[in-house]
Amino acid sequence: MAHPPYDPYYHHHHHQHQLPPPQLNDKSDRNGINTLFVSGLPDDIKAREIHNLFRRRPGFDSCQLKYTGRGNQVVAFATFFNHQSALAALHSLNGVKFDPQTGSILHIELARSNSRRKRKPGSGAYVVIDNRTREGNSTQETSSNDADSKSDESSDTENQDSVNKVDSVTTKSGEIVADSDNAVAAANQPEKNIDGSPCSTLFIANLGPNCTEDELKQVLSHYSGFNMLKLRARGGMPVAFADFEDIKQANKVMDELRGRVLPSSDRGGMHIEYARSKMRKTEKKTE
DNA sequence: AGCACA
Repeated sequence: MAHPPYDPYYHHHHHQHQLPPPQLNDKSDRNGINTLFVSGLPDDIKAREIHNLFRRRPGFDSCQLKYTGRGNQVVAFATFFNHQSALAALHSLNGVKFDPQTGSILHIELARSNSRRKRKPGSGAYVVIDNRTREGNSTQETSSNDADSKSDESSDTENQDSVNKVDSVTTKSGEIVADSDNAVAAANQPEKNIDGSPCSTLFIANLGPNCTEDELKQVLSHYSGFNMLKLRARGGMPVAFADFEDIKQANKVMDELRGRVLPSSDRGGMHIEYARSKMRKTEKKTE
């Protein structure tokens, strides 16, 4: 238990034992993984819904839906252009209540291996792999595209008993936008809800204890559409809300600054996601 | 817990 008395991290893990050193087997080699493994999905999930869940995430590439063949279990894979984007999506969507009707909670982990399938231009943005036990139909793929998502999987099996409980997630236009049902559910749920709905205000966390409003403001001011910044302390660690004129501009900033390490940071890159609600107008008085 | 495609 001899520890350097100057160890700044001592107070954070002064348990009886130190953490074991990272192993060199394949299990701990996850820093290069840019694919997420998604479970906890309702069994009537559509590939299009998975795609809509991830398509607005910065760094998103493509996704696949897989019927495992064990019961009606469905899992999905979402691939990003880099590890950091995958992690960011993992952190903001893991534990989210996916279907307020059934209470399905998303469970997201890093995949065991990266997706090999590259999204070729002109090919589908998502894919279905059907391993359900049906002779002569062991593996079936369906691909689709953003602009042309007319695939309708509801005709390829007789196992479907219920297909009517997914309307709370997507609209007819295929966007994840909180419709009235979702809005009510979100308002009544203190927990995390589907946060795929874009907002022109960004929530920024994982800031160092010495991060200042000026430091952040200087970085943000390089982007067009930046409106204003508010820095708040939560239990000692600051978080920030950055407001932009436009969702597109907020998206760009999210893309560029996600994971960016500020000089003041002692804990890695910034964690950025859409704020739950748009920043209100500036008041003369601050609390 | 359940991790495919090449």
